[in-house]
Amino acid sequence: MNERGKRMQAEVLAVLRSHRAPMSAYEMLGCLRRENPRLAPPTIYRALAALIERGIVHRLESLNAFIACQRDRHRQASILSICDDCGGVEENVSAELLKELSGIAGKSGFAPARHVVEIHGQCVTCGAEEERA
Amino acid sequence: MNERGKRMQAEVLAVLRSHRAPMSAYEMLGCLRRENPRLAPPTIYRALAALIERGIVHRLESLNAFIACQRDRHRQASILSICDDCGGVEENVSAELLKELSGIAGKSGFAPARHVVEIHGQCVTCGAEEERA
DNA sequence: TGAGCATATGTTAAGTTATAACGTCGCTGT
DNA sequence: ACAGCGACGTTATAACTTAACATATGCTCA
Repeated sequence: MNERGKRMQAEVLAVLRSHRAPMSAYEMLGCLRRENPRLAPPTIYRALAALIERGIVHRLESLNAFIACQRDRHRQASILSICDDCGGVEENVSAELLKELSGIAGKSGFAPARHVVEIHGQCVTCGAEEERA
Repeated sequence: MNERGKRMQAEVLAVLRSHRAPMSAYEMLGCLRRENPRLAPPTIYRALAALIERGIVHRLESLNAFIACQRDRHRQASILSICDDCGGVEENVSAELLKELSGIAGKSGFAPARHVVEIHGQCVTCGAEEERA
């Protein structure tokens, strides 16, 4: 990767970090086009691919969207809790659970390479709001 | 749901069952159009939604594809092991693991409603083939 | 058995997400 | 300075999904 590549990635990351909820690639594109109207989807997707590779951004498979990593650099897959009401995402890590997961898949000789663990539900804030209603 | 609805769902399910690997909605559409050329995407998606609701079909979020359930009727989420080489999918169930997962997410008060657990990797058959090479 | 209603489908259209292909430009190292 | 690599810019299109509304089916109840 060269200097130019890093710049693009940094811009994409900055946009992602400025939102608390996940963003789709096209939402990011919309933001970044305000600065640079000629920006096209492949540029975004390329930057995202690099950021995901580096573990700085996570892809939410069940949402087709992306979030900036909320934790310290970790090479392990995250456990992502997604609030279906407010869109917020909480990120957890558990080497333990991933190991068990690999164990279950591995019973038949399957060799795990990448884990996708996402939980949809309601966050504590939205739950409390509903309570009051 | 009426009789007609069941027919459409049965046809979609039959196509899915006739493949060992996951299919995208458009692959199914292609198959079913041989019988009924006027079939359109919404019909497929509607049938899939009903089948998923009934737990007979699972959606692979990380692949945007679908498979017929390989196990007895189960209301719990599956653990899906996806071979990136041959496309095969193995389905496992573990109430235990799901409970732990809910525990992790629940620490902050998050109320889980739906689990997505997918593991990419290499199945035993493809692993053995690579060995021989 | 037939009118009326609920529900699913048919159809058109468009919205959203993602990538292929290829030319160009900037960066890096010598 | 310049060669070569790698990322970007650009165009185009592929792939996935849903909205909206008209139509038809089949179920229910009189």
